[in-house]
Amino acid sequence: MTANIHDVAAAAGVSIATVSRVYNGQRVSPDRAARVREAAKQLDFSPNRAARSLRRKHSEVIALIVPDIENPYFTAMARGVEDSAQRAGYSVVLGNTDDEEAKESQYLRIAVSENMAGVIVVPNRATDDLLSYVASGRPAVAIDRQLDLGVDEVLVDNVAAGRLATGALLDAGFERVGLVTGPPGLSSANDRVIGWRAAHGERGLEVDETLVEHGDFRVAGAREAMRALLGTGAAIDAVVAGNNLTGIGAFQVLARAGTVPPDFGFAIIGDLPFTTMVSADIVRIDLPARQVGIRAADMLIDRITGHDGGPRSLTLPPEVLAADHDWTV
Amino acid sequence: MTANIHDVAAAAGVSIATVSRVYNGQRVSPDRAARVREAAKQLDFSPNRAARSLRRKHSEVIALIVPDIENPYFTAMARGVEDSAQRAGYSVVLGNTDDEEAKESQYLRIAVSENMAGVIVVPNRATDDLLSYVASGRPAVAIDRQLDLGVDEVLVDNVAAGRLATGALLDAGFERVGLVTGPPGLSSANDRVIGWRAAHGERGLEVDETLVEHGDFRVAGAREAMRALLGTGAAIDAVVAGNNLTGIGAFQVLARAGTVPPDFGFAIIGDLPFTTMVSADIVRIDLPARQVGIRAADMLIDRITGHDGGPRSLTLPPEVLAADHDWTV
DNA sequence: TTGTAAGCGTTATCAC
DNA sequence: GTGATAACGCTTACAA
Repeated sequence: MTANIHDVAAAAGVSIATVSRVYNGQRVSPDRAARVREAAKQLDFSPNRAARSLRRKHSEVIALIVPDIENPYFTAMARGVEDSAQRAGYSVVLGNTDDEEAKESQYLRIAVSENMAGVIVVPNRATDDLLSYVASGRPAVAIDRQLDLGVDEVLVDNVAAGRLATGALLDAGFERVGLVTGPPGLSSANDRVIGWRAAHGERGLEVDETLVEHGDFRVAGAREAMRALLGTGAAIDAVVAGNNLTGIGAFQVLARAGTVPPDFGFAIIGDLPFTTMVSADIVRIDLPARQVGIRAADMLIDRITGHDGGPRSLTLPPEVLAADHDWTV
Repeated sequence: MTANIHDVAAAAGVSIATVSRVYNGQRVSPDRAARVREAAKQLDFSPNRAARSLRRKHSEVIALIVPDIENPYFTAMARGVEDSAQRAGYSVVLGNTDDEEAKESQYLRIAVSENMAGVIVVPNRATDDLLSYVASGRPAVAIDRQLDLGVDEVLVDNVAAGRLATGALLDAGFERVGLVTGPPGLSSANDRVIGWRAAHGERGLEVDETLVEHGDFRVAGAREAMRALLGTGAAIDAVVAGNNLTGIGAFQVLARAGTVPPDFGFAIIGDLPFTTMVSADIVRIDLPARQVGIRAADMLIDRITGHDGGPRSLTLPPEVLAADHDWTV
């Protein structure tokens, strides 16, 4: 059905080795090369990747393993990865883990058995399967969460994000700034707490740890955490939402309670990409999600193509969005 | 490095054929099967998919080709596809086309040369590459847009969606209901116009075609279209946003102009998954995006596993969300 | 039920 | 430069 290398060789009157060489940028005499290309076009031939990958021991596809493909934050990363990868001739397979070990492991296994060139993963914790994948020496880049896996990593500066968000609220005159962050197991969640503390410290303020609530970085958990925070009698007059979905859940609760900006301080770490209006009274810390994806893919491809050396770590800075920032889209 | 079928066969004291049979559910005596499994576990063996796919002429991965992976509507579909696929033992590769022919073609080629089992595609138009992929007889399912490609398709009833959205506004007492839809080339965009007309017709109302504006189904285009619609002096008192992103762009413009619900009628076809508040005054027509993905994957797998017969077409109904619908998340 | 052996479509190692 | 030819790791007749 589909033409193979033999058909092309026959049509061009050369050996299959020559055809292969044409497709691998090796030296072939101009006229033979031309004949091969002509025949290939005629037959609509393109090299079978399964065979190539079997022989070469790796394919031109990379796996991107994320916790939630419906979260725009990760989608933006995916977009970045895809942009970089495509430019370099790689395609991207997306795997969704829901932060479940079993699913992550499955995708890792698939990556191996499909001879994928490498893996970019948002890790949850250092599982055996993750460790053994890394130990096998296959190219891997961890993103978004710090885990000391001994591989290249691309992170965002979450301490800075927490510090900036909290600082902006403090500087605006709010005095009891709460924080709804994510699961204690995630560096991203913890670092934002550290930043929250730092913002207080820098201003010579005492911190009240009861103002920190751990959600699950998702909407429902954020609602719960926000309600809890309002209910403790902690008497907060502002809150920092630890990530985008937390921002949504927290804001929903606040809106219900009627405690909204500008009277109540609200900051969000992350983007609300599909919101219709952004009040200037909301502090927004922009996270470079797409950049993370781009840089991670670049790093991975760098490894795939032979870069050696110890693990590299890259941390990208967040950015405070100007108050007069218009629309988020 | 990684164990292969020979290693396992040697360790278990059987032939490679026996090992293969164990992994393909063929009859093997219980004790030998047990020995194989034991050896496989010991050696951390899992069959090399590249080799398998080379031999079998198809792999266990399916491609999902969408215009915009950052649009939650398509992400929801992706999620549905993944759910179904994973259940059946397939993994999903995601390709992003930006509605560009070249990118779509590239992903189609990759699908072929990677021996992928099948393709689920949101087609833009009937390009040569798409047609020839289909003509090759490889399993394919088209979703979301009607195109008469002669393959299985899963659609949503966009006429109904347009009719319901427009009807709700009309029934609420609005008299000049505009529509911002998508590019004229897309069935989804056109069908919603047809529905808009039908809603008028059913109520014995004349339609004024100047109230229909074509955007690009994205935020920026929707803003422009909305501005145009407000500027024509068409004097609309309500508008239907043709898709989710259009809803955002249109609403942004309306909010700026101060023409908002409940005085101004607003309906949106699609979901606003990450909005913080949904006013009861906004009419929302829910599109079964995830279901589309699920059914498409089921259909595709059905084909992959041998189902024969003419192309099937499945159209899923939209749903009007109750006005007291709480939060969208 | 089991084993042997012939491919699947490439790339890589040889000689020439 | 070029062409045979041997892998790569698996599935599947065909025999036993």
